[in-house]
Amino acid sequence: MTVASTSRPATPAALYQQVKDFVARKIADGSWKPGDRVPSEQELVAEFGIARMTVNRALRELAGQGKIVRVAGVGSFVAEEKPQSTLLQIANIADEIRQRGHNHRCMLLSLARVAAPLDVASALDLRTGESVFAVSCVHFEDEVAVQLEDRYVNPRMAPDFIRQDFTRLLPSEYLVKHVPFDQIEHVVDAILPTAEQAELLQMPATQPCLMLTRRTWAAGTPVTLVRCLHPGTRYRLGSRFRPDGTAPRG
Amino acid sequence: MTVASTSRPATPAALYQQVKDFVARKIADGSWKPGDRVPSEQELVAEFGIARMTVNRALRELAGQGKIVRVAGVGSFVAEEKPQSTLLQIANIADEIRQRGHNHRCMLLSLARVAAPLDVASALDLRTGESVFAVSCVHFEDEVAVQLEDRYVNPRMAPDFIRQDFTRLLPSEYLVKHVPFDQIEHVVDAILPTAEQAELLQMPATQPCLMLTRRTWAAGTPVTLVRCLHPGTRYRLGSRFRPDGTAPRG
DNA sequence: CAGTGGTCTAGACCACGTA
DNA sequence: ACGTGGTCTAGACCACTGT
Repeated sequence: MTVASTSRPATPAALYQQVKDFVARKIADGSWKPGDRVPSEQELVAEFGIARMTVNRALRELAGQGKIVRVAGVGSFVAEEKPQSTLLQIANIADEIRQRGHNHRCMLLSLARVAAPLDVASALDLRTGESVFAVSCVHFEDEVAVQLEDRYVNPRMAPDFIRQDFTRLLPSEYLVKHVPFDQIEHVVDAILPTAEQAELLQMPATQPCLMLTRRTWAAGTPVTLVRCLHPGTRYRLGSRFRPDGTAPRG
Repeated sequence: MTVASTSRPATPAALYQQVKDFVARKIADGSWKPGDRVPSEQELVAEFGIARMTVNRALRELAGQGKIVRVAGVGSFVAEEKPQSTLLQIANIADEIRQRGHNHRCMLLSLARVAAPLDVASALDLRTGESVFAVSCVHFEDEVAVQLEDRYVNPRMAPDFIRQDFTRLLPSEYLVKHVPFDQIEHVVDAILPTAEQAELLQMPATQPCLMLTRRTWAAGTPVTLVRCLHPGTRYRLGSRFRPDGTAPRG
């Protein structure tokens, strides 16, 4: 009854995948912090009782995702950079602002269960009028508005979403923690804000905005649709990477 | 004399890398077209005289980049999708337009060797005033302007750039073919166009534009800086991917 | 059935940095 | 000298697909 028919496959995960998950989880839950040493290949070989080539593949792929950094002759270490660096590095605007040494504040505008409008239903693979969670908030960087966030959440994927206290935890933080996505889509537009949007962002309605529309999936099912509106003069999106999947920072 | 001190390393490329390059080049230069069968692992083992694990790694990484699609029990095939799909899928606006079934035309505005302005010199890691190639053009989709391209090219990386006939080959096409990059950076802004830009794009100067700034590197040296200005109402940027480096299309 | 890719093993040699 | 990661080998077993 819960999620789709994505039941556990009969075959257990590949060994290299188990090692990947093991290390990735240690990093995700904070057991191993940036800069910490990751067990060497030999140590993981002993721990899992498998061949070094298998461990090597796991760590090599983690390095490709930028989760760890490997130095020949020295060891492997949890990456300092933000793990999302592969693409538009906007997973968490709060962290991003704090990393710049600035103060972040989120003003909650609304949180409700609403009937999905056509575009939202379509984006989340629901029927029109089916109920979805909707949350709106404004993000401030040192008390300057930098993002107006309009988010819709698929209740089937995050039934407890609406019961959260979003004055303590951001919507995105809750979702990343409880419904980790495995696929993401970004669309970027340049638009003029509506009068209402301009007022919320404390900007003139004649100045352009960057609108980032993001959708995420977990196990093939849409989780959330979020539209982030940024004043063009106060925000830009960026990414740097290598086409071959190697870590960007070099 | 030629390029920087990036001389060829004493050690030849890894074997799996040679296989990757071999296959990637066949695809890039059109020898193998989308849907074509790629040699099986066994065939490549025989061809290169190396172990299957080595070939396997090469093909597995190519699949991760989305260049090929592998089907267990059947074989490997050149991917149908655009290979750049990992990120902002704008490597070649001409192809993109043609894929939509529309007509593409490029109007060359200027092509010259100029002294690098401060921002360009900084972006390309050159000294201010050092000479760079500069090219400007407008791209049309069914005779509607969709992109104003302002490009600067590092002469050290592409000394013959300025001698090309850009009425037959696009600047980006020449660079992709002759100076394949291995690192790329994108920055996206929302701005209002200048009067001149608005006129070139046949749009009102009060409407917002999406500006995509792209830098590419080859072997750690900057190759090109290009600023692409798009009318906000006629263009958007998008990307879809999986954080684990797997192919996006699923 | 034979061919394919997916995975795994138990060794091996190398270049590198630290001690 | 030692431990690290980077690469490579020559086998192996499996699940799957096509004939």
